[in-house]
Amino acid sequence: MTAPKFPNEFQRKALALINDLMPLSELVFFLVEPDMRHRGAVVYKSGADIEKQYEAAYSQMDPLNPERFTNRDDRVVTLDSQMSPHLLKQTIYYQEFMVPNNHRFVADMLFRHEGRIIAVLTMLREAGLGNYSTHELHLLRSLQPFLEYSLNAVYLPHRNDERQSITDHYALTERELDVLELLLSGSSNKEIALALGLGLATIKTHLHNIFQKVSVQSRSELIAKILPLLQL
Amino acid sequence: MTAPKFPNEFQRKALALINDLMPLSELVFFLVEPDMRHRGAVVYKSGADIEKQYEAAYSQMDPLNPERFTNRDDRVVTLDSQMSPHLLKQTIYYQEFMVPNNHRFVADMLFRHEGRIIAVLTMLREAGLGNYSTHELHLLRSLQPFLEYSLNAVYLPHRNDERQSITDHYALTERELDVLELLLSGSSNKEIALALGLGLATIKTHLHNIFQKVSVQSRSELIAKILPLLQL
DNA sequence: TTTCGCTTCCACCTTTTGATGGATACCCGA
DNA sequence: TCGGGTATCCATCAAAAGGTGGAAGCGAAA
Repeated sequence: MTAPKFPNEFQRKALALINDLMPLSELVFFLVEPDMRHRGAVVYKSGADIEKQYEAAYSQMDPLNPERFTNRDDRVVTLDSQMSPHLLKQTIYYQEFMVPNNHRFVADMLFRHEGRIIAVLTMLREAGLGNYSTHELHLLRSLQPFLEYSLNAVYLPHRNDERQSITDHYALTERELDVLELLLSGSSNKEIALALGLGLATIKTHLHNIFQKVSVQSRSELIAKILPLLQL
Repeated sequence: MTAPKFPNEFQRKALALINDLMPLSELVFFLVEPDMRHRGAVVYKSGADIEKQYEAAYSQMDPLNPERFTNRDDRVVTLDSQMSPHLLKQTIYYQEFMVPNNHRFVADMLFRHEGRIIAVLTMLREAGLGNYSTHELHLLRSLQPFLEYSLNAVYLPHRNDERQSITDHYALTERELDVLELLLSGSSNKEIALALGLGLATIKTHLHNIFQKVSVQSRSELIAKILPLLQL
């Protein structure tokens, strides 16, 4: 297949690539809003709940919080490059967030658009995997420009335009948009649930609400009604 | 925003990435038309004349000619995997094309869309650089899925003006088109049956056949796949 | 503080869709 | 005339989708 079946297939493909090139215990790819909030996190190799936990309580303490790199041009940053292991282990962030989740080594690949950080790919390793080698970091820094180009040139423009035009028409919530996006790509409820890390019941609820707001009886009718709106 | 400034910026970015990851003497990225002709070659590190020379006289002799890989699923192929060095050196292709251009080792990364090869990234090495190591080949095979995805999802849609009508793509019968038309408008099976004055079972049969021809699993996927083709 | 909207999930149920393996009839070309 | 494709229909079954009426947590706003 090739038409982007999932709107965030870009993220998952990118994560699959990185994961294929070096041993990692977990990967996360999220977009960064202008107000520095995270959005559309795609988690690889584990559940999506860690991301919630992070955003809720620990993002501000994160030594790799994207905000800290706003006025710089790093492509890839590691936890160790920001803080000595000795100091790190004394932080609440390390003890309450990293340790319980079995994270020891962290590297972030940063993606920018006109200077602003628009997305971050976080790579996590448990202690047993050892720290990132210079060779691995070089590989990551080589990959970054191409990933950034693809992200900017292709993925983001489409996605933003589409979401905007739909919210203009119907008052859908963020989550409903997430569901709708996947639905419009032809995904089944099960696939949507899987992609968003939610239960099947939740998807049905969201869909039901979407049907109401858009005034349609079925997913087919919804697709037939919305898709043409996006091609204007 | 970051709309592709140059039509083939994608190719050049991809070539820059590969070139950054391993020593190469030359790289070429070209698109492959349905009739297997090359198009839009982007050459890295040397002049474009080699490409013309190749297409004019030597493409048919090329052991790595994409045509030879049509019904396979190789991501990356090397010259050595197709022909023993001993035999290779006796070929006209080697003596008249490769030697004069100082090529000794060749690897091709193949990109497909729905099975068909749509692009090829050719990597060339002079003798001094040595052959591709298994590690390098693994790296290339890891990169291929992401590049293929980006190529399909991002780059190719821009040049998809050549979209034919649905019937050209998927030999649908007249009756199947009747059904499809109603389906694309969001109708349920019952409504389609009513509209065409047929039984529900008939509609199901037609739909089943359509699914097969178009290679989809559900009506939603079908709509999501066909509708965009109609609005170009 | 309370209310409200959003999000998540559940159980139970009906309807729709899709898969499978048939059958019959028609037409057309080899 | 015989085979192949098309079109129509059937029964049966499993899976997916959709409807209904809940519940609970949470954060923001009133």
